[in-house]
Amino acid sequence: MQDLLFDFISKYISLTEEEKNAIISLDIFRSVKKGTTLLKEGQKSQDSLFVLKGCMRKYYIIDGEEKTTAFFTEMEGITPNCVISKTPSEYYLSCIEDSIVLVSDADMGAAINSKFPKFEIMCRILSEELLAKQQIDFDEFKTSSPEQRYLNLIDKRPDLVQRVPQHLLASYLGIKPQSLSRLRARILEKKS
Amino acid sequence: MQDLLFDFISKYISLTEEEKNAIISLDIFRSVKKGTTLLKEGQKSQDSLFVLKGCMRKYYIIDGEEKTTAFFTEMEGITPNCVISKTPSEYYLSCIEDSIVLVSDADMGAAINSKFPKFEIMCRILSEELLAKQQIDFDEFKTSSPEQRYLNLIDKRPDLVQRVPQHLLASYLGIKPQSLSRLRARILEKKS
DNA sequence: CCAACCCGTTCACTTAAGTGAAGAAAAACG
DNA sequence: CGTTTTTCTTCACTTAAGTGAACGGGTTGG
Repeated sequence: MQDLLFDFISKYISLTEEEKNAIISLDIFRSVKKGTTLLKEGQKSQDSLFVLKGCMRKYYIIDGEEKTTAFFTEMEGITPNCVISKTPSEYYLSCIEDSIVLVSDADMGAAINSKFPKFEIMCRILSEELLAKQQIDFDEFKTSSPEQRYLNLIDKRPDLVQRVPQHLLASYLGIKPQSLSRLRARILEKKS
Repeated sequence: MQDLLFDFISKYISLTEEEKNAIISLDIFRSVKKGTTLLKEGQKSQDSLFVLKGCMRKYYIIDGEEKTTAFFTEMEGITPNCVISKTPSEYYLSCIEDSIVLVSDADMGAAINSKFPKFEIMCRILSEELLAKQQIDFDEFKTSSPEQRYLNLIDKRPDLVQRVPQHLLASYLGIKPQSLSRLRARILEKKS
């Protein structure tokens, strides 16, 4: 399991055995059961997450309705906004598959960064990558219809379409489960 | 006009007179006429922009139709994705008001950063701020209807509603001008 | 084994956005 | 100043998403 992490890190920086051991000794691997809510609206959290295996969902509750805005799967990191701004969270994070995640609070992050400056570099690269990706995703979302967004999802994240329940996918696409059902039927019809 | 820039910078770092002069001597202020297209699809650009006065629009052309995804006004910076990824641009940037912008290419940025390390710090803070803001904006967009997005715009960016033509606003909200017109009429009706 | 629940789908109906056309008001321009 | 173009609105009609209800197929758990 740790190898997954080190393989990922090695794409950005190279670690010595000593550094790897230091990370392992932090004991930050957590296994999380499906259905667990890791962060609630109004809650203040210090923890950043990194998904090693499984799937997390980010959602808001607006007018009593869940609105999913993101899924996080293998090798994706989550730094909740409330960690940065130190304000209560506006959204929820919950685990939708039995998962293994890496949890680190702000102090721990600072400790690692000061001990291994390399980490700071990796974090900067990751956040630059994230910013660029985020901008593209945002523009894609803005410029497409629910149907196009669904087709796009099949293309770019086929794994999500398989592993995530339809009603959560619908919520993510910004429509109701019934509409997603219809939309899928429409697409099938077009193909034939 | 330069004071606008220095006032902005002073919110993040403090500059000596010497540093200010160094910046002025770069001669990076450009005045841009309304209607000018600063970046076209397919074009490779090295230039980052910063709006001192006026308004820029970012849009894609999809199926022959303009899809606006962002407006940039006073004190907002634009680092086109193509500058970072060094790939041809997928979108257009055009000027919708007579404007004054600050233009700097990659070399110039590197030169400033190495001469004044402070700048690097400011850039990091700015991109962190941008990433956080972007995430919130994205979630807001995903979780709201065109009508809510319009009401939100009135609330958060009343200046845009005033200065930007309706059909561009509509494009930005993801709907047709006719729909925005109807939507506005609907809102007025509700108020009374 | 059956009841309860969750999930996806379908249906009928409502509401909002898309489309195409047309007209009026305002701005731009020679 | 008048003409042209742009911009905004309105209308009638189409299409897609929202809503509420209902059904069947799968779990899950008592």
